Amino acid sequence: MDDVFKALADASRRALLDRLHARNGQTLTELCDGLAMTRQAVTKHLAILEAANLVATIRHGREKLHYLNPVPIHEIGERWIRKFERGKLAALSELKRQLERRDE
Amino acid sequence: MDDVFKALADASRRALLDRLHARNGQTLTELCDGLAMTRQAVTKHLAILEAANLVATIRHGREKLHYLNPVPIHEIGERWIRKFERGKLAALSELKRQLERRDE
DNA sequence: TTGACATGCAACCAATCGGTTGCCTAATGT
DNA sequence: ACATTAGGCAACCGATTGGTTGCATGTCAA
Repeated sequence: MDDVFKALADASRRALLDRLHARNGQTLTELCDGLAMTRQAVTKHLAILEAANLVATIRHGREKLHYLNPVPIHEIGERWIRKFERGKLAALSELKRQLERRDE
Repeated sequence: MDDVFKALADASRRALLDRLHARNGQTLTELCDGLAMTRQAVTKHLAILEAANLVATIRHGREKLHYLNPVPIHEIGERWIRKFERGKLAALSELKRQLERRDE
């Protein structure tokens, strides 16, 4: 879980996920295309995404195809985000109340 | 948005949010209690959470009360997580199909 | 008023991060 | 066959991160 949060913390990595979301199964060089980074930098980012299980790869000859795995993202939504959405209204009204009593 | 992802990337900070989720409006020293960190470390984490707008604080005499703001978490759920959940089934079936053709 | 308590500020530190360069290996296509 | 293309590995670098220690400030209560 921590791996996933850490992997998502970087904007370049989120951009890579976006690219795969737009078109799945891209090679490394395809993913590099148009990015202001060297191929090796992208390789490192993809390795982190792979370690977090957000991306799965398949070697096909000399090419490495990258596929998005949406499961960990979904799990964060289910197991983490939702928890805070449950108490959301209560927390907000309490916060608002305290802010209004600021000058007591 | 990036601030929020970065803030959530650290387990200690997520633990602090958990604490506030369990009991809202705690002081700094209350939040420090039982943690294997100095008060100053916690202060820094809270500053990052505050900068990401995940926590709002109110000074009350010499105490500083911390309140959870669930809105940014909710926004990440809405604007980011959901995007990947939409294409989820398609992505998964495509991934599965490619994995099964691995040895062609 | 004075001591204890809650917090703030700043300097410092080692480890990690995001990125680079240089070189190497393995497929491919002509 | 051989030049080209796709990718891998490793060393290095500066910036950021997560944490510490030491000291200063403000507020409360006896």
